[in-house]
Amino acid sequence: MALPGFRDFYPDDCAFRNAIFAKWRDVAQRYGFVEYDGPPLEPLDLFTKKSGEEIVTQLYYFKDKGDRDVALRPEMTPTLARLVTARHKDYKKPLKWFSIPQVFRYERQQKGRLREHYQLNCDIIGEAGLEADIELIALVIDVLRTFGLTEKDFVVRLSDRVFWSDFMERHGVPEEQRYAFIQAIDKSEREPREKTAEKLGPLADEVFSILDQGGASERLDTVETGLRHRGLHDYVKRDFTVVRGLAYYTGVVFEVFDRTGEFRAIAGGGRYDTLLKNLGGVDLPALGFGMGDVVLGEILKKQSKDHSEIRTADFYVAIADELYRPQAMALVQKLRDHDDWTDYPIKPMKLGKQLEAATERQASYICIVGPESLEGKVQLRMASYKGIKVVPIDRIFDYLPIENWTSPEADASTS
RNA sequence: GCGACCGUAGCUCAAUGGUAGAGCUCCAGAUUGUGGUUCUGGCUGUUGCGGGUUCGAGCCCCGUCGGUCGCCCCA
Repeated sequence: MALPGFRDFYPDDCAFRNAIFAKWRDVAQRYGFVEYDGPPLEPLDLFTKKSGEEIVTQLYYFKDKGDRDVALRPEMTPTLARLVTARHKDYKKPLKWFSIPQVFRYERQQKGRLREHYQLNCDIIGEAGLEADIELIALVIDVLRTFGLTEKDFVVRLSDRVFWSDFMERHGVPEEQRYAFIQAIDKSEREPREKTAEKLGPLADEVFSILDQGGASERLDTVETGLRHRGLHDYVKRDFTVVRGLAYYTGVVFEVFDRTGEFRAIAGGGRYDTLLKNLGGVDLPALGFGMGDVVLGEILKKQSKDHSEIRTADFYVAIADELYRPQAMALVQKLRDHDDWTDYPIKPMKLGKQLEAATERQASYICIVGPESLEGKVQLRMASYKGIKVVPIDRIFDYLPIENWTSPEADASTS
């Protein structure tokens, strides 16, 4: 039994997961992002520095044998910040980097939320212009499109942190109340209006008007125009309730949701221009998003969009009689050297069982090694009964693919 | 950390408080000409765990540990 909130991956699960990873990599690379990675275990203070001491309650942390306080990474950004800070001079700007870390959090699990998951992280570092925001949002859209999801399935809700900080500035909201103000907006969707109104005070009416009817943001105008040029405009919707709980976002922010509202957020991200510097690192503008495998997987499963491909066997080498096992094993080795996936009975089995095993592995071809192997020949047949032929083992590949056989049935009697 | 519901074979599920079962899977054998059938047989349970009530608990009560879904939190 796996620990609470942790998953075992049986072959089918692993194939499903790997299919997600493959598509993540494929799209990120298509956008010119390069992959990096870091350690799953980090010094505890790498995370408390960014998020404060209270985060410790949600971390897997412990003392290692050297009495160091360490934690399983709950997110990738601090690690990314360290890597970039140390060697950013080695790379031309902007950096477009992605990673697929397994990240951990210590909390009660619930739907779409376990204690570990894999998270695609894509970040652009060293570019302050909005073209970077457009590029990043286009990427998150294309990742989901690659899984066969459309604008009918999901929506990217766009917002602008600067819009709200300008708003608070203009209305004289004191510095110490601003975080609570943002939090109230963040929760406004899930709470009754009266409760939110109470938190917002005299500004409530104006805020609700903005939430309902939208507001002016040149940034979002530019981003939306840029997405329109790419033909991706139908995937986004301006929504000022999206502010992202975190304090460090500084510009355009976004969250991706499925249209049914049945699931948690699929992805989220935004611009965090001051974060690297605040972590004690290099002063570079940056933005990024994260997308986990759990919610995405739930949605794909619900839509029966299983992209996993379990590779099936190329050859199954059956042994008609144990007498011929040496010849069979020579053939197995030859096929494997030829880069074909080849399986065979690892212990003596009746021929019927062997053919059954070949069927189960969905082998494309079956070789039956029998008496003719003493003359260097083997029965070669297609798994689907379409043909059978006795061929010289040293020229076996000349007879493939089997579809080239002119009259396979006619050859069936050849021996 | 809080609340609600749920824990029976590997899986899906039965079993008035009265001897724990079925189907599927898996394994073995038979048969099918060298395949997808069909038979036959077999395996696995301290009914999550620990207490309590009772002549007797899978069933009722308490606790605990898991699971699911919410709350809190959200990287």
